[in-house]
Formats: sequence, structure tokens, C-alpha cells
Amino acid sequence: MGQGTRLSASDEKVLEPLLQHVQSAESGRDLEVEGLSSRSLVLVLDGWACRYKQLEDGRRQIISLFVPGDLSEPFGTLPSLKDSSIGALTPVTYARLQPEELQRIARENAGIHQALWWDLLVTMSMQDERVVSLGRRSASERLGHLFCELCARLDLVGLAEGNTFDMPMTQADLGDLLGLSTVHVNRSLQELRGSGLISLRNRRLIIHDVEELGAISLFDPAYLHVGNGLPASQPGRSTS
Amino acid sequence: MGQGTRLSASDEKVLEPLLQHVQSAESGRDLEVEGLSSRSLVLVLDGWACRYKQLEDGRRQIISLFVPGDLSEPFGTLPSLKDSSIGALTPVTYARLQPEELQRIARENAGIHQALWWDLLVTMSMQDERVVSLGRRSASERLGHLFCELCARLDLVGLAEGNTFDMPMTQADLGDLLGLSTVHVNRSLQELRGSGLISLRNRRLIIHDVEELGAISLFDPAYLHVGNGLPASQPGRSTS
DNA sequence: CGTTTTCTTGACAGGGATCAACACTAGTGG
DNA sequence: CCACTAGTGTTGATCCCTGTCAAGAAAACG
Repeated sequence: MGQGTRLSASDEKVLEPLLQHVQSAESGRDLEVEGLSSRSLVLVLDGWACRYKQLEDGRRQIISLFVPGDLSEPFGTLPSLKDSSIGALTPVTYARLQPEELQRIARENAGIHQALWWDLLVTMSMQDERVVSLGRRSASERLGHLFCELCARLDLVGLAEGNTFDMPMTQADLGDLLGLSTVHVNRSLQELRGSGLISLRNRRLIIHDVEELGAISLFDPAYLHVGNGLPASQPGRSTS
Repeated sequence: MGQGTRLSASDEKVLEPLLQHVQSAESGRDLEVEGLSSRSLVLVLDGWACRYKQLEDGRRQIISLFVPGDLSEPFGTLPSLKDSSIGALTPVTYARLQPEELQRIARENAGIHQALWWDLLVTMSMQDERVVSLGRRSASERLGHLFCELCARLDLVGLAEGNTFDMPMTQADLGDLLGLSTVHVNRSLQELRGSGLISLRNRRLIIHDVEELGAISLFDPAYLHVGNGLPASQPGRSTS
């Protein structure tokens, strides 16, 4: 999932039964709360959500972002990534899946199985790249890098028109995601606007010069693994 | 792997054949280089290594740390985490594994299979926690948090004596791992020493007050998932 | 419309980076 | 055993990126 484009039409049909428990949540609500022992998976259908951790003193860090098509836990079955919460950044429509159900389907369907491994791979790669951003990129580089990544991700699910797309995150949310204060996000954003690289009005982002924005933020799309197919082998699939 | 303690003696025996291709590398050398298409897995037997990315302008970010017992790629088979390099932080002895080989063993041995999933889970949890550190913790909090984590990890593989253990990383390495400059690492280290929380001489670290160090760095060991067994179900293992 | 959230701006403080020496330590070879 | 060298640790001085506080403008919303 993540990039469902990789799934064939018949694959998608297999997933339909999963979409029985469709729910929705308003912006700011939690879909899953930290520490809850029994957790289900969340497949975001519409809106943006995130996984985050909150420190005792209130500091908050968003760990990963979910746009439509994204699955909350890579491979849909690491039930113990539960020391973080899942929150809605906008009003969200989502399907709540039972891990066992997804596992059963994956077992019976090679395409789905591969797609899940691919999703896991991309998720981890993005996580790596986020570490690089937080550790070594400046504020505006982080923003530029994020926008380039989002443009690519949203394009895969048909939510980007060229280099324009909806970016419904609040500046405070961006700060929590990129490890910056709200005020500094605002100023860095203006810097990017000032250079003519982007426009951001009414929650709509236009990247005027993707090449240049990617260059200044040291963005190398390789880590998203789009275009290249699946890696040769995946483990765990013992039935042929 | 990761925390091999979870493996029974018979499990360990199964792994022995993997240890045929044992190699070693001097400090600073790369075990695997970014971009190389065919990669094998690295199981660290002795010494410390890391996975890192280097930006075009020279900035370097260490993404994860490998101590003895650690496997370079979670589940041993995400061959495309290859846009990063693996480097030796100290002289390292390691086994080079073929992904297919490990997969075969995992398929035939439930214990190994579970251990690999557990390793993947812990790896991802640590990665999450690193994101929180880089995004929201101050310099000395990051150091304190790292030391607490290391103490727990090394203890699992018998490399910690109480709260004392070898910490062979250079201050420059620490900077690259925690997103700080070398100089600032030095100063933050002195701050921790000054508070009487730690001693660090001759590459040997003593944590004098783990409780306190954990408290000031907002360290919550839950994410390491030690003590609690494996989560109820793992995917991908379709043969019973 | 008023109310609340979000966005902007300014002034100021501070954590952390950078540059540049200098002190140690350890390994090298004579 | 003693220079000699290279890498690492330590310090000081200085700069600047980013955080904090606070208040006003602009949107979003019921």
C-alpha cells in the first residue's frame, strides 16, 4: 500500500473486504492512543494523519506522516509500535483493519504480499531520510526536502497535479514533524517563498522549481524507490 | 540477533553455518558502500559499526549503530536499504551473510523466524526514538538518552558490567550520530560529567546514576521491548 | 458577525556551530 | 627508548541559526 499503484486491479479487489470498517475522525483527534495494548491497523483513505510521540513535558515529535493510501504500521503487523499515538492532522476517513485479516490475505495473495514488503522498505527508507534531515539539514532544507518528498508521494496516488498539491498541515504541525518551532517554520517558509521556489496559500502548495528546490535541500529521490520494481526476494513467504 | 539472548542454544546451533565467511575491517573502513547493487548482510561479531549517509557537501549522519550481535538490515533482507553505507567505528569482526541463506533458515526454524521479527520491531522502535531525540531533545539529553539505550542494549549481550561499558565511539562519531558538532559534543559531555551523572575516560563509560540520567534525558526503556516476549503474531510465516 | 485557530512580525535570548589553537594519546619508525 | 606524526580531546572567542515571549493580523468557523 503506501503506493497502491503497484497493485493490479485484481489485487485491489482482494482488499475490498478490508474496507468494511470505515470510520472517520475530526482533525486533531487520535485514531489510536499510545500504550493501548490491543491495536488495529489504520489504512488512511482520505485526509492526512501521523504517528507521533509526546514527551512528558509536552514536547511533541511527529514520527511519520500518512497520506491517503498509507498504512499506519509497516507490513501491517508490528503490533508493538504502540508506544506512539496516531493522530489526525485533518479530518480523516480510514479503515480499521485486523492484523490477522491482513496477514491472511497476504498469505494467499502474492501481489499483496509483495506490496506489503515494498511498503515496509519504503517506510524505513523514508524514516532514514528523516533522520538525516533532523540531524544534518537546516530549517529551510528540511522544509524543501519534505515538500519534494510529498510531491513524489502524492503524485503516486494521484493527489498531485504537476508540482501542485494540497498541503493541509499547520505550521505548528510542520514544526513538530521537522523538529522546529512554529515561528521558525513560518520564517523559513517565507524564505522559500522569497526565493521564488514555492508558493503556499490556502493550504495549497506550488513548487515552482522542483529541480532547484531539490538541489538546495539535498533531495535525492532514490530512497523512495519509485520506478524500480520490487527487490528480488522477500522473506517469510514460505508457500510458493 | 539484535538481542540474541532470546535464542535458545539449539537455535544458535542452526546459525553456525552462517558464520563461515567471517571477515574483519579496520576502524574507519566501509563494510558496504552506498549504491552497490548486490549487497550481503552484515552480522557484527566484535567491534562497533554503523549505517550512515553522507550528503554531497560532506555532512554525515549516522542512521543506526551496530554493536556485537547486531544485524545490519532488519530481517536480514531489505536489500534496498542500500542508499546508505556501513562503516566500522572500531576494528570490526563480522560475518557476511547471503540473504537467501538467512531466509531459508528462518523458513525452517520458527525460533529464528521470530527472533528476526523481533529484531525488526526493536530496530524500528529505536529508529523512532532517534527521530524524537534529533527533533526534540537538547544536546545533553541526546547524549544521556543514547547512553541509557546503549547500557540496556549492551547488557543484553553481556557487554555491560552493571552500568559500566566500553564506549569506543569518537566524539566526532557521537556528533554524526546525534546531529551535533564535535565541539558541542565535548562540552555537553563535560556538562554530564560535571553533574556527576557519568564518567567517560579511556573510552570507558560509567553511568553513576542511571535513574537520574534517564530522567533528565526523558528515557523510557519501553521502546526497547526487553522483558516482554514477542508480540502475539508475526506475518509471513505461512507454514505452521 | 464574534470567536477561535492559524499566521505574521518584532525583540530578545540562547543553544549550538564555526574557527583556531593547543594538549594528549597512541602508534611509527629510527 | 626516543622523537615524530596523526588522530582525538579540550578550550576560548565569536557568530548565527533557531527558540521563546508577546502581540497583532488574517483566516476559518459556527
